[in-house]
Amino acid sequence: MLYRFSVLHYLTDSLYQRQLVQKIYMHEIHVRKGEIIQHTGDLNSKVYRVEKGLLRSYTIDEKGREHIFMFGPEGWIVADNTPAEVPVDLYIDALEDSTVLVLDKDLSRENPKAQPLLRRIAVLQKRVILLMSASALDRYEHFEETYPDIMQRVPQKMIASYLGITPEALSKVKNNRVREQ
Amino acid sequence: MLYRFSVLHYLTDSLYQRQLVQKIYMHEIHVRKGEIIQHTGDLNSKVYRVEKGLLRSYTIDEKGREHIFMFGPEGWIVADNTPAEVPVDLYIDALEDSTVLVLDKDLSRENPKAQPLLRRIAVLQKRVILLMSASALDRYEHFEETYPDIMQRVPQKMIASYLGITPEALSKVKNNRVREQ
DNA sequence: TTCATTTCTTAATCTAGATTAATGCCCATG
DNA sequence: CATGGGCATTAATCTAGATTAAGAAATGAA
Repeated sequence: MLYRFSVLHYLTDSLYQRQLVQKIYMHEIHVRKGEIIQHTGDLNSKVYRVEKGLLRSYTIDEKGREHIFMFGPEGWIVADNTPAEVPVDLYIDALEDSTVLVLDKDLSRENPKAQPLLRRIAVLQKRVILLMSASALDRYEHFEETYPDIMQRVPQKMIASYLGITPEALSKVKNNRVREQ
Repeated sequence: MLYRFSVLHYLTDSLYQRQLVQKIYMHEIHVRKGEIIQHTGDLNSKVYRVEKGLLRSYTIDEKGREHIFMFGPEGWIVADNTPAEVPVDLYIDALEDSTVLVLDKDLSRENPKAQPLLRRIAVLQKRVILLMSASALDRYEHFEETYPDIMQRVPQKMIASYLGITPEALSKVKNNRVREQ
């Protein structure tokens, strides 16, 4: 009963209607405090539903500093919100001995209507991580790569505002980059 | 045909299946560059799909500084990702003359399976805004209010890591608060 | 074309928070 | 019950980016 409830939570309408419930790969695991269940760079990552205990997802930046993306207490979903085929950005470990339901990430991707929402979550995850761990220049360069079209269409001070810095700081940072090349 | 396509994008399966398409409130508007179509504090906010042009959503903090939450070029959805009954945090205006499809926010809430995703997006929106505009102390106090349970269960250095500051900075900031009370 | 407004840049100064380092505390484990 | 490793705190110093203030360049409207 527990399993059925939890799985349904992730099912797409169409899957459910086709009665494919029983084919879904899913299992429960027990994780000891401190155990890492997902490493940065892992492929084929899963979605974790915390039944009991406390998980955390986090990145480690190039200077070795940890940045926690989220805490996952009972009832929460913890996952790296990036497409299933892409290596994950996040570590996931247990802050307390935990019981966790492991679900296939592709499952949550089956519903085409969920796609735009999942994409938006992925973008926001990246943005939070960059705001916590990257310098103004790093964030600027990430923006350049990700939204070249927007760069052409808005004044620089708005890019600065999006990046969370002042126009003056952006101007300075871009110039230093040029000089040091 | 355009309308039909766009609306379907937002429909839940059940609504679609019940052939309720025609009942949905939705219309297209033209927005001149600089026009504001949503103000902070508005209730009953809408979801905007950009057909042509460029929208932007942003906050203004208590010091009067603008912080852009997102740019919305053609094909993008722009909205304040908070529950429909709550006053919005974001202004939305046009950076270029634009054509925009206005949809009722409740529509995107009809599908119960989308709820956890929408909640997560709301949380991430708040976090991005706080990282861009609030001090370490503000972010700490917001965390205290929002996750009192987590506060009890993890060491302070992890709260610091979630807030994007060092444990030393958090310790200092908390002490200053106490002294100034 | 002209004038006004907005945007970008540079420079000087300031500050929130980072870094580094030392100290004491709290426990968990032997 | 001691002891050693994580944790919190304090303090001194450093720095990325904020603030303030001009100018210069670009844009736009009349």
